[in-house]
Amino acid sequence: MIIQAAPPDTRMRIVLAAMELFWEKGFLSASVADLLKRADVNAGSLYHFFPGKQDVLLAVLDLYHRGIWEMLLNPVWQGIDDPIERVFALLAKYREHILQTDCTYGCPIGSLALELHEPDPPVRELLAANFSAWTEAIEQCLRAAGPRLPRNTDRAALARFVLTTMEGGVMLARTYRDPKPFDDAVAQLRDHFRRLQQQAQPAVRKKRGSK
Amino acid sequence: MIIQAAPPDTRMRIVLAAMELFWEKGFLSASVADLLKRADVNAGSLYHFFPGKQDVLLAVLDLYHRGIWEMLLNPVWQGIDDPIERVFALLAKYREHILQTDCTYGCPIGSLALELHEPDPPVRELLAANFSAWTEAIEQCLRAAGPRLPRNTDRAALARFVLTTMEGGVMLARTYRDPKPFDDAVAQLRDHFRRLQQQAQPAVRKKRGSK
DNA sequence: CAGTCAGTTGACTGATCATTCAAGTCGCGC
DNA sequence: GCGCGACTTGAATGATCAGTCAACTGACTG
Repeated sequence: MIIQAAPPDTRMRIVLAAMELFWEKGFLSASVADLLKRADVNAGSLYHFFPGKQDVLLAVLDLYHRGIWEMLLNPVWQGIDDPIERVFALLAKYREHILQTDCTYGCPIGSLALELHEPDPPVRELLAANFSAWTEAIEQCLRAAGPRLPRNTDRAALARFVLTTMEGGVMLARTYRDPKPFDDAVAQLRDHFRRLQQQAQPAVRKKRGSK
Repeated sequence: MIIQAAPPDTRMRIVLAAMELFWEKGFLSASVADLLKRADVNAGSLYHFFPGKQDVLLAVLDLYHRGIWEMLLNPVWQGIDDPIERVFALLAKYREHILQTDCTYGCPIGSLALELHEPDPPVRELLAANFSAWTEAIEQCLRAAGPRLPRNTDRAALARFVLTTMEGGVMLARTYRDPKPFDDAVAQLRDHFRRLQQQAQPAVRKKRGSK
């Protein structure tokens, strides 16, 4: 029977510190020494759990991947049922991040994807898996939207387009130190969705008179 | 009178080598030693022209900025007059790059924008200036499209959305090692443009019966 | 020819990098 | 209370990093 009130859980402390650090400074700029200090751990401990720095990155990406619902999607979608509004609620969450970081926010996955020019295959695969988990959640929304979108809409492609818009928007917002490019991108996407919905239900009065 | 047949132009050789190297490996991963070797130059020479590595980056970004018409836009738009087709011709050019690099292509500006987490102000400003030059060229196309787009279209915002789509698409194509996400994003953008054009000219027969 | 100076040479520096390792601590089964 | 293995400690290692510098070259000027 395992009682062990609060195990130090050094490994997790390392991974969480690395999560912060890689997000703040990027993988290349974050040194192992930084990481050791932030996690309050000695070099030997780190190398007891991980063969090397890159394996810490793998653990970080794995944690993002595993936690996408619990840490990101569920909180954002709490209380929002409309599947299309869920899409834009997620984008609004990123807008929040942008504002909270004075427009220095970068999507941790996207930044790593562009920072690492020749990522080892396992790293690249985990980056891709993270993108896939994100777009699959969006795709699920788009399927739930059912006939509100044109019947022949490629919902996987549209979901990926949402990610594309988010990543591109985040990149520009950060570069310009201004949320406007992000807002504009989301507004364009909104417009696109409106037109899709109009095509799906031409000349039909709104179901609900709400608003 | 300056005759000087072919000055070695060490400075330019350094900048061009850095352009290649930063694009291939990123700014952080490209070492000064790499750069010296590729440019076939000694350390002293490099530091004679540039105070430091970052100043080489500034020169590279400046060269991209100055050369955007001559090196990118003019070649791509040669023989294409339709302003909206010019937008998609530029995107097609990026698709070519993606294919030619086995889906490892990254926009040099976008990659740097996400790689450098705390860029010195002059670097960030040059990155932004590069984006602005790109979007202003697109905006010019959109203005040239005149009444083919709805009158109240925010052409600057739409131009930025084109950049957003390109950058996001390139990021996903590279991460998935597959051009499809890029193609899908461009297809979505096409669709969006089609709808804008339909709104601008509702129920008007095509001017030309071509095709 | 003497003087000047932009440009070159390449060995060198000190900082920082990721990683290693021998020696230790601790809890637990026996 | 002994032994064992999981985990910790932190100094040490060698590689690599960006950047420095004193000596040198050669074209030009006066």
